[in-house]
Amino acid sequence: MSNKVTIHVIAKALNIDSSTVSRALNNSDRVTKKTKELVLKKAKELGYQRNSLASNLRKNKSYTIGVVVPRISRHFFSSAISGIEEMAYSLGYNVIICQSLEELSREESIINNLISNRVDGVLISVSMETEDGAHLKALKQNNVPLVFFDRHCNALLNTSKVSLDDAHAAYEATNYLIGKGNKRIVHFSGPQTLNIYRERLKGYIKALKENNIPFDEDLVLSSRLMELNGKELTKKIIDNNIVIDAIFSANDLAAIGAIKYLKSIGKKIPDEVSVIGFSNEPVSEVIEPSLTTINQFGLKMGKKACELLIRIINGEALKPHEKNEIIKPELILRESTL
Amino acid sequence: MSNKVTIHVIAKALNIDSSTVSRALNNSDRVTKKTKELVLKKAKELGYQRNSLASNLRKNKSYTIGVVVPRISRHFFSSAISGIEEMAYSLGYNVIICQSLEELSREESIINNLISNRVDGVLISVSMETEDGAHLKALKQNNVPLVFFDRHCNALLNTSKVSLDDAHAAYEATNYLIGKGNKRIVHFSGPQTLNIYRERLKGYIKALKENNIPFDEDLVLSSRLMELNGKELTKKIIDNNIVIDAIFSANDLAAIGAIKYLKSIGKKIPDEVSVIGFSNEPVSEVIEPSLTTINQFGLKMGKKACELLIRIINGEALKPHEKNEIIKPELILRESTL
DNA sequence: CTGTTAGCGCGTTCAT
DNA sequence: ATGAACGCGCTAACAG
Repeated sequence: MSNKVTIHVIAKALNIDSSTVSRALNNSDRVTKKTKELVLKKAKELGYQRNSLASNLRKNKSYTIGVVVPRISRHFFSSAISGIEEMAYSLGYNVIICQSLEELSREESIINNLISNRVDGVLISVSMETEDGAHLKALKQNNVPLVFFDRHCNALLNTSKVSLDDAHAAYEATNYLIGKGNKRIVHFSGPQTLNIYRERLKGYIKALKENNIPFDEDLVLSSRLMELNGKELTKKIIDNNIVIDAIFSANDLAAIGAIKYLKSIGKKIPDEVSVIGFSNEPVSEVIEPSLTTINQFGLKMGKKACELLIRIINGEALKPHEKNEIIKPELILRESTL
Repeated sequence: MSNKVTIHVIAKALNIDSSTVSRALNNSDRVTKKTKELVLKKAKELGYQRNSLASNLRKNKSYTIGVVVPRISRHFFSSAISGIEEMAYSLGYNVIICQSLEELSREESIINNLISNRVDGVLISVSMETEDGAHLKALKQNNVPLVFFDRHCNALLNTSKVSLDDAHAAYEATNYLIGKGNKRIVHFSGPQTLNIYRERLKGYIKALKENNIPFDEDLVLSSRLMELNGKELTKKIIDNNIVIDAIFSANDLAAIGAIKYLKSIGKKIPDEVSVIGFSNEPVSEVIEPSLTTINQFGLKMGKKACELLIRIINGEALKPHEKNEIIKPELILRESTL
């Protein structure tokens, strides 16, 4: 390191004690205005930069929160992070971003790393492989507050969460397809360990029931919802001569895969098969016909989750309803002609 | 804090010295296998979590790099960060993400904060307001390595950069429009303090010259390239009865604004006015007709920049050509029928 | 191979 | 209002 300008250096230069400098720099009311000014002036002159590492070590607080998401490049997550960062920044916190890449092992090592770095709290949207959340309990053991957003972990009941009303959104999406005259609707679902996919499945089933369409569990296909999964599942349906009218995918990637495969074998969309991809973000405009939401829920959820976390960090007791924040999505059902 | 399990605690429990514990935990070769095992076992048993703050303070190294981008929610930047994070993680570094929101004042305070946090290096894509980069010189003064990606700062000449061949891409884009028979082509440009917008303008001019189309500087309109700017500039063109065949926008947002405005007044695109939006990412598929790049340049640039930075951090001397990495874009010119 | 000692830079008691 | 001294948790230097 280079900048050896510590509080001691500026103390010596001013012939005062370093503790006075410390107090002055922290705007303590036990220091004369004059010395404060002197210190600040000298500090600027020497190019002093506080060493937060040392300060944080001493105070046992890092003013840093850890954020764990499956993949930062997904638009939903990047906008959530954007909201988190904005809120955190305005409250004087730094943010460490980590991607689990949907792998539990990575998530585990990330959590340990965050604990080592003494983050003051953690925001997480768990990976598809996460189930019992044993690694998350380590946070509790170390008194590191935790808030889930979007994807929860069932095992940790008493943890605060911020989420979307997925069941309702899925219900509306399915209703939309039914309204278009579709009856045999395939549902691409994700790991049932994740709340979001369970909820979306619920909404799908509810819509079918209300429209007196028999629920056929063979039409629910679970996968990791990557584009490739969408392709393969669709191929399987076609190859097995299963007759379907539409696909309701629990995310946009798998829907895109389905559309691409269907087009590649000459099917007309939505004339022969309707496809809807559930997505929190307008990114799904690329699919056809697509379901998308009006507002930037990622941003909203990020802000909300971060605010909640910092309130917990500050020792505020949350009211029960605040521990389970659910955001109502407004949906747009749009026909794309891509 | 809670988890008071330090190396001293486990040292006492084992009746050995804390320095031995430290060595064991760091897998030093100056410790018996037996004691290592004993220490590791005890550590796990007591739920020890290393305090990186203390370790980093002692070592004067944080294993953290700071990343500053205008906006994380832009697809280009989120994928760049994705690449950065991936590379950093694999090399044992953490990443602190910060958004300048295109504001110089925010960028300044971010840089100071990063210095305070003793990051080992900084990756930055500067804001639209950044010019002389005085705040970045503070990094140099503190021996904090710096690498630019995408958007440079002219004032800092000897700093490593990773960028796209913007001039070439813009040249091809303009050529594409000319090939379609367009002659009076408006160029939406950004602040000329930024290399990327200067380069894109260069490419535009070069294409005109090669095709013997006179360069009319009134057709170059500078703005901050937000969607609103695109709308307003287009409105101004129309309102002033300026005849144009096409618009080549230096980014996708302004292009979208232009398209929306043109459609709102009943113009046919691209029949009456062609619009192309320059973008590093396939996100521009939403515009029509659009120019987009095949590969994920954000990811590539992020990885490359991060790798470079960490090599500098490790004291490697870069060869001159490595200090100015330019990635050749492969372009797709695609007609969208949105 | 292990123990002893001495800080890293800062904030917080005590004093005065 | 200021100074002296200690310690946050860890690691590096030097013994032995």
